[in-house]
Amino acid sequence: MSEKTTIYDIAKELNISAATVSRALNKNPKISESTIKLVLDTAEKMNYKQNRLALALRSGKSGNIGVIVPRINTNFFGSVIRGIEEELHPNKYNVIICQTHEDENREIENINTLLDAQVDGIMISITNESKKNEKIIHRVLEKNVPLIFFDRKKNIDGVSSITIDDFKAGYMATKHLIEQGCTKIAHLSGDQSLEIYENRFKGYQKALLDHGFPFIEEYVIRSKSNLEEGALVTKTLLQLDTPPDAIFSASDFAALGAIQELKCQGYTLPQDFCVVGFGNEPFTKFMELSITTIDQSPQEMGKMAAKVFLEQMNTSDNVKIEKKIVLNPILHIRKSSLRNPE
Amino acid sequence: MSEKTTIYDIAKELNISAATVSRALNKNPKISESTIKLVLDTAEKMNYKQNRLALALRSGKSGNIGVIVPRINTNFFGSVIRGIEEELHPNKYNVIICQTHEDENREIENINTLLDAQVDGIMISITNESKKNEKIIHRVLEKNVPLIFFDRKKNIDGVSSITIDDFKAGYMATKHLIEQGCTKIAHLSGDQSLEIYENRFKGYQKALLDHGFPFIEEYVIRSKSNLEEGALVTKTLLQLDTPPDAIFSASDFAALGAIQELKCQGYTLPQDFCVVGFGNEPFTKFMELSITTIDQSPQEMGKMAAKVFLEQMNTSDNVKIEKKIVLNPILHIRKSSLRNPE
DNA sequence: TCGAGTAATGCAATCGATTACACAAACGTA
DNA sequence: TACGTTTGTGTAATCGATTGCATTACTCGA
Repeated sequence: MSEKTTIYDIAKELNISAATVSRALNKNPKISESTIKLVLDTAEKMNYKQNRLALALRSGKSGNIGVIVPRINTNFFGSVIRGIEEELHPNKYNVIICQTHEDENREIENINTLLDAQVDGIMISITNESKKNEKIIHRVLEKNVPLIFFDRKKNIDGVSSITIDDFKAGYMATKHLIEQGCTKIAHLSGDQSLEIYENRFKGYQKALLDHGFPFIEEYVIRSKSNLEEGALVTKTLLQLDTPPDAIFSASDFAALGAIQELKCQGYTLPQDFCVVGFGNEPFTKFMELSITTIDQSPQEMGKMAAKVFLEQMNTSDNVKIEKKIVLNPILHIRKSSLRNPE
Repeated sequence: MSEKTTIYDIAKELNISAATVSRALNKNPKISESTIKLVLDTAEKMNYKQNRLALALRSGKSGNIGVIVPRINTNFFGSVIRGIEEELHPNKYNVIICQTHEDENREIENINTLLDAQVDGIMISITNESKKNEKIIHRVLEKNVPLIFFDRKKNIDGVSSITIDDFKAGYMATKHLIEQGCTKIAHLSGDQSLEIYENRFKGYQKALLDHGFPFIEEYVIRSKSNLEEGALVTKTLLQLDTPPDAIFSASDFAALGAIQELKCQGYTLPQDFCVVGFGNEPFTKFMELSITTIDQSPQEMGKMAAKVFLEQMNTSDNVKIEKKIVLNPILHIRKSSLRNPE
């Protein structure tokens, strides 16, 4: 009943060799039409399913790819994974997901687990750019396992990455605030060691410069990207001698914290103060005071990552494809920063 | 360089047989202490890693388990998966995730994919209880692949499930609204074919009955669990001759839609109207008008599911474990329904 | 000194599919 | 008729680890 049909069973049934069955199933042109048809029909009848483990052992390819993210239960990463899956499932790859919880050690563990599991590729959004994970990442490359960074990447030669143009995003957000008449724009940034935050910051800086605004050191604060820290940091900003009149936050969560703190202190948004977030998390749209934010097209990002992977897989092993894909950020202007709706 | 060390390499190096190496690596008591030590040291030195694909083929166990959910990018399912992972990774299982997008055909495809991939178990939150997936589910059982339902289950003998007490949850939510002084409580329900929605509805009904309120047919509306539908359905409710003064929604998303519609129509919450949602999605807490909701302990749910699976795996094949675990719902009372904060 | 017993290890089959190579039959051609 | 070609299949090795069944080399007791 629960016995699985193998090609040997089919071979025995038809009194031919297993090799012929295998070739017939793969529609090898060396096999006669009639035999192919016979085998396919019999396979169907006997409810044959290819044993992918056997195939995996022989080919050295497991048919699985690993995806490593800081956490899975946020809209951004959930959507990226969704994009990856949608592209990969039709191509018969399964997706194994690992979470680092922003812990470097866990990241290393995860990579090891995936290598052990013989994945055919790894897509990762790294926790940070410390040296710690350098060694293991090079192990991946040495093993010739395709590696693809998305969103949070490391700059390594020969490795593909899919990111958004964080510099441009920072620029857009800041420019938008300037256009709304804000003159003292603060910036909530994240982990300094991550390129994405650096680029958002640089875009912010450049926009100020281009529009003739001074860059004020104390208007830039680095913190964790969550609600509590966002609120805390905002409190600090408001205590400055010359408090800002706008915030560009590199995270929606921190932006939300900022807004809550601002309201708490009696500010009216967007009249007194404008806020722009980052990430287009669902809640930014749901809020009564909807939050202006940058969309990172996460699902698209996942799809692109998968496509790059597939391209690599369809290329001979000694050719390494290096693609650095940069997606365009999209600014969604909402109530938290829109002073002049026409 | 990228060549992998096998037990044969170790055997050759030490001039012993591969069988001995294998046994030594598994610390077989028949192998002398000295040989074991020698093999382990050499394995370490040669950077040996067990090829799990070979093991998989021989044992018929892939070391992967499949998780099927409607979608991954919501807090609830994301958290369940997180729970599953945390429990399973230390036990050397990898998690393969599939999404159905509420599509029965895709659900069937996903199960097939997972069976093809030779997963050691399947955890699933089904899309609905139609007959359509009956056949494939029985195929899973025939193949002796452990199957575990979570949240959205089917009642099948011999199959374990982890759910929350939806009846109790419905009862709690409704009772809470009654205690806040609401007298005309409507209920937004979901897909009738899903037990979870039926139970929430029954809990609602029982609470009304127990507190001497009439059950009014037209106060119960079934719709999809999203913002747009929630708003739409609320509009309908408000057009009734005797509109309700409270809504218990079986979904946070629909509850949010309802609240937006209510505000649109000039209602003040919670004074004029109370709303309770379901699921404790993060935004319910973030909102300025935070939403009262039911927490389903998703992470815990995932952990329990994984534990049941592990228990099954540690039991002989001909013993089937059937566990029906029911978690307690937790009511989080927030602004959208709290009229009398003491 | 012989035989039983035991400890340590080797041999070879197995899991299921693929594939290089071998080979037979059929056909065509000189 | 004999030989080269083509077509279609079969044989056996391979992927790497595990394990039932030998087999070897001891030890020990009678």
